[in-house]
Amino acid sequence: MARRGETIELAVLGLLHEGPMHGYELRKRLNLMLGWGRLLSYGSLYPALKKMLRGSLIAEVAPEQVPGAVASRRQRIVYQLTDKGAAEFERLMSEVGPTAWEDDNFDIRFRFFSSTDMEIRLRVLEGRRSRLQERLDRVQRELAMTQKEVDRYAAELQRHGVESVEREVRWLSDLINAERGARTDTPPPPTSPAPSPASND
Amino acid sequence: MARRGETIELAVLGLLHEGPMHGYELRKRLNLMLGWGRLLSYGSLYPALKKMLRGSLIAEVAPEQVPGAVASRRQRIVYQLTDKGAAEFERLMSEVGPTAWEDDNFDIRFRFFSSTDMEIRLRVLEGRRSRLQERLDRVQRELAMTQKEVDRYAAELQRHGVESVEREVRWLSDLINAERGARTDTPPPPTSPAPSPASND
DNA sequence: GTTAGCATGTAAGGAGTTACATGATTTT
DNA sequence: AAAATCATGTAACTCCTTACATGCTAAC
Repeated sequence: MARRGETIELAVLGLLHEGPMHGYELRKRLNLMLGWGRLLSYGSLYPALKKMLRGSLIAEVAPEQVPGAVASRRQRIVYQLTDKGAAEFERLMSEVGPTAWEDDNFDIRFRFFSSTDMEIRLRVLEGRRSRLQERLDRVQRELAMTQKEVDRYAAELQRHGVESVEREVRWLSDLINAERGARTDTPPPPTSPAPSPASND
Repeated sequence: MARRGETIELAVLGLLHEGPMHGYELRKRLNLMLGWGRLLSYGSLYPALKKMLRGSLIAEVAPEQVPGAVASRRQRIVYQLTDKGAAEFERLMSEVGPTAWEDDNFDIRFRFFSSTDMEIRLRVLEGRRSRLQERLDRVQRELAMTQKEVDRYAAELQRHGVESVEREVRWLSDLINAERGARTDTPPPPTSPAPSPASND
């Protein structure tokens, strides 16, 4: 079961999947990516890179291997994906399940959706959507019980929260429709014997 | 400087400020409040309560102190705010500064806005707004530099993210205007302590 | 030549989750 | 009588942040 820590790992894998990069640059990209919340600190990134190095998911690029670069400014460590790392990336991206549609994880998955095939994309989008729907239901249900004398600001916060989640649900629905629309363009599925019902909850 | 840990503490102080409550109930309310993300576990709440007990911010309500309650079902521990806890709550709520408009903290502050006066509210709302505005600027700036070949899904994620934040900025602006509108109703003297808080509806 | 930004790291510690452990009360 | 849910707690662990520490390079 994927821990939360795999969030950074998956993001690094994904970025390096697009090309070699050094730590500092990774951090900047990562902050842009998941940076809507907090910033990622060096204290998280570098140890994570070391760990991935130990696991042979990534490897240092030898300085000579990067031609065209000016021979000076030598002190940054450029990383690239190993075959094992690439395989791990594919594996993680193909995982459908709760870990794929939790708040943080979902954004990362989505960012690298191009690296997965449509069936996975659809399942992740749908999983995310029902996750949010559940939340709305739960809040609505609990709100019905607790609602006595509601504070003005508390009510406004609730309203805004619900509205935001509803907005996100609509966004997901649009994306799902777009994917489904694209699916009908493709030739009829050759051998699809209706896979497991995927009891997503 | 307020650590992140004060998030739970402030929330508990705020809830108990509205009336005595036992731990289990606190957890439910807390999850509804900040539960848009993850759920708060017992492993966080109970130790936090213990810590607050030690700090005399809260105290156990003696069972006899709650008349009207059925004498049975005795095992839950009801907490109430002490004078010290109430003072601490006021102090935290009056704090203007970064801690007040960080993601998690802001929601809590807002939830208990009724317990503060308008000048504080305005400053927190404005602080929050410029925080978000900064983020938008930063993203826009960095996007201008990095933008070469943008991945389709990466671009969509960015777009949606920007739109959400812009939406939040508008929400804040509306709230700020509402507060300012209410302010013009009160007599002009700015140098008076103005101990009469507007009715909390 | 000195400030600012690039670039990499480590150590200590905080905050919170998971899993465990227990028992009472209410509902079916 | 069993199952669900209420209710409280502890221990181990993970993840991450803060603060510290270092040195190179570019700009002013």
